[in-house]
Amino acid sequence: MYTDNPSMFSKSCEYGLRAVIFIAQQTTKNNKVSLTTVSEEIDSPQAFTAKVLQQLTKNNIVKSIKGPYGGFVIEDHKMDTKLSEVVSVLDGDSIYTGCGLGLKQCDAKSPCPLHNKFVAIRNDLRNMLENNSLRSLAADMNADLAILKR
Amino acid sequence: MYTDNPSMFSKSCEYGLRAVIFIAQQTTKNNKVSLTTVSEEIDSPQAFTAKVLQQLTKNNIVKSIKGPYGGFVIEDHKMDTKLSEVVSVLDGDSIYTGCGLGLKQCDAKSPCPLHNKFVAIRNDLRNMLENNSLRSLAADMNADLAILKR
DNA sequence: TTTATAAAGGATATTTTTGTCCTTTATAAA
DNA sequence: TTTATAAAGGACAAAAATATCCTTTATAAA
Repeated sequence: MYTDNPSMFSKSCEYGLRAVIFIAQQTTKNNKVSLTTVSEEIDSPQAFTAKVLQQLTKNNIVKSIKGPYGGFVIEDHKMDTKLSEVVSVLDGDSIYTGCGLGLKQCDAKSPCPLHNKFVAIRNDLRNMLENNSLRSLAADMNADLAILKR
Repeated sequence: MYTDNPSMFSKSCEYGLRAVIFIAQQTTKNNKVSLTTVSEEIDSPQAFTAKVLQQLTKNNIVKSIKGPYGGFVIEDHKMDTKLSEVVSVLDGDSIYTGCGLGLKQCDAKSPCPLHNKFVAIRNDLRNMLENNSLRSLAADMNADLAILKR
């Protein structure tokens, strides 16, 4: 019925989050990083990660520089980007807005059997993604409070 | 990048949850329900729903009766089945156990940047699925506190 | 200005999930 | 015992997600 992970986020989103957090951390050290470095350091498929970074570049979350000595950086004012914005670009917002049982119409007025029980979970998730910025996570990494590889 | 819903559960699991809740509610009214009825009432693809119900039958969550006047029921002692058991059969338990960023190894000792922030959300989700049984949800439906269609 | 480098973009391939169709098996009722 | 009915099961199809490859574009440095 299932092969591995019906996870919270899609693979695109997982790679995207890992990538921006890594790039953010490197940016705090004034390092510009290439696609090759990113995919090695976050252990993700390179060409696929390129596509994800293209999306994030188009949406002005990361900045890309072409040519020799090029790579990816996150500009200082973009370090305040919330995780929710990254997720929104890559997975949309159905994690917050969608019905847990997949009903098209499901709200407080005509709720599915799980609607009210999902409210707290969804709010927790939203708050978590809105209260964590690339800057704060990069700081956690720099303080060795977290790792991205493995 | 995405077409519709990176939802909490797979489609199989959404249909499965809707189906067992519906069957549970009908069981409280002493109704045995056919696949056709189930898929009509929960608005799901019939043949696909059949496969999902087969899984749940194999795992002894629903009881199926073949032949004329056959259909699906949930035996009384199975009405205390927790949603977590249904989810476990259809999607596995990676929603609880897996890393939010998709890392293979991620735990309190070497946490990804989101690990600790995910703990609360995951626990909420687990508690919700463990504290709701088919019996309690069927009761909600009978009390018109919830609907499954649309 | 040429060259080398690195991201962008387009086309295509693979895998997984979702979905259908048809035959087989079990069983209740005539 | 025959017949009709409904689930089980196997094979297959379509769609979506994941992943790769190759060409084009931009650019920094020689």
